[in-house]
Amino acid sequence: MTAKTRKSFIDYLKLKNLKNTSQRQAIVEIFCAGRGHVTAEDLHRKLSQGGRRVGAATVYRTLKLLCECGLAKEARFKEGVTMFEPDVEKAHHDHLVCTTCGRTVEFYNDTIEKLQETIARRHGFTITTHRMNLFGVCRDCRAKA
Amino acid sequence: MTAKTRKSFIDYLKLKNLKNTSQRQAIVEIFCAGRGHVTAEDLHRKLSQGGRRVGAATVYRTLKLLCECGLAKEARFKEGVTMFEPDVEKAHHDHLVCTTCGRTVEFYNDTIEKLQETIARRHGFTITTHRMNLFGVCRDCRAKA
DNA sequence: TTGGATGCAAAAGATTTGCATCGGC
DNA sequence: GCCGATGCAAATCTTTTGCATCCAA
Repeated sequence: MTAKTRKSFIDYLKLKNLKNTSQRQAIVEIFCAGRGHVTAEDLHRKLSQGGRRVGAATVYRTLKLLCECGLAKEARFKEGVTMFEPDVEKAHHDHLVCTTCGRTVEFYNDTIEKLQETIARRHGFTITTHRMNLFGVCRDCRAKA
Repeated sequence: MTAKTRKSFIDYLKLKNLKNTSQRQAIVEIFCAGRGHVTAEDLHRKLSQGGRRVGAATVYRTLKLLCECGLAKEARFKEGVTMFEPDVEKAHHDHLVCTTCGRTVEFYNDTIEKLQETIARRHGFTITTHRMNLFGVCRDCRAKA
């Protein structure tokens, strides 16, 4: 997986005549090592902690690249913070977000996907992407409350 | 409608022992006069143009109040900008957003709503709210392209 | 060699906050 | 008169950008 990710990223760089720098390698490495959602700042911190000092701007620039080539996806659960998640060979999914502990659960529902298409068509839209977040309280937090 | 909105807002203020100031009145007035989505800045500009100078901070503070009492809703279609829409006696709905011209269409689909509930329950979540945005290109923009 | 990449610091935006003053109730 | 509200400016916070320097190809 990780190896494959690294591979497709390098392919993308070549395709666009961009350079495969050590910073980009380091960022992709850390980013793909995690499974969940991270912010640009999270990554920047992890890199620093790992002794790999990279400029914050470079992290942002690289995440943008990763999104462009489809290896990362943006998700916005709350105001002012953009989260990124690795999107490697992972099917499209939506999110359930616990508003108490922040835990997220991914799910996919084919019926909903199809309905979305139908609704869009009915309104003359051609869907390119969508975002569905369900916010609520998870079992654990409900138990604690 | 507008009269009723003003009413419920005043009720809310009383309930919370907050004050019904002329600024708050002006903001609610303008906000509810429009039907679509506006940013805090939009409102601030409209007020100024109408000769009603109100501090930007007050607009933000009042919008927050309106959301608290359920008269406004937040919607985030793109990075870094929070849009607000009046939520008066209007059923819940989701959005179709044209990524080219920015036009939005509201829709409601009962089947999807029910499925969301089911999915959440299956994962042990109790949903409090959700947000579903379908992004795509509308008919007009497609024709122009 | 050369054009893209990096790091830093400054800039940009949106939103919030501190504080002195103002004004409902 | 009291306590919340306001306005302004300063502060925050995230993300972007300008620019001189650096480095992969």
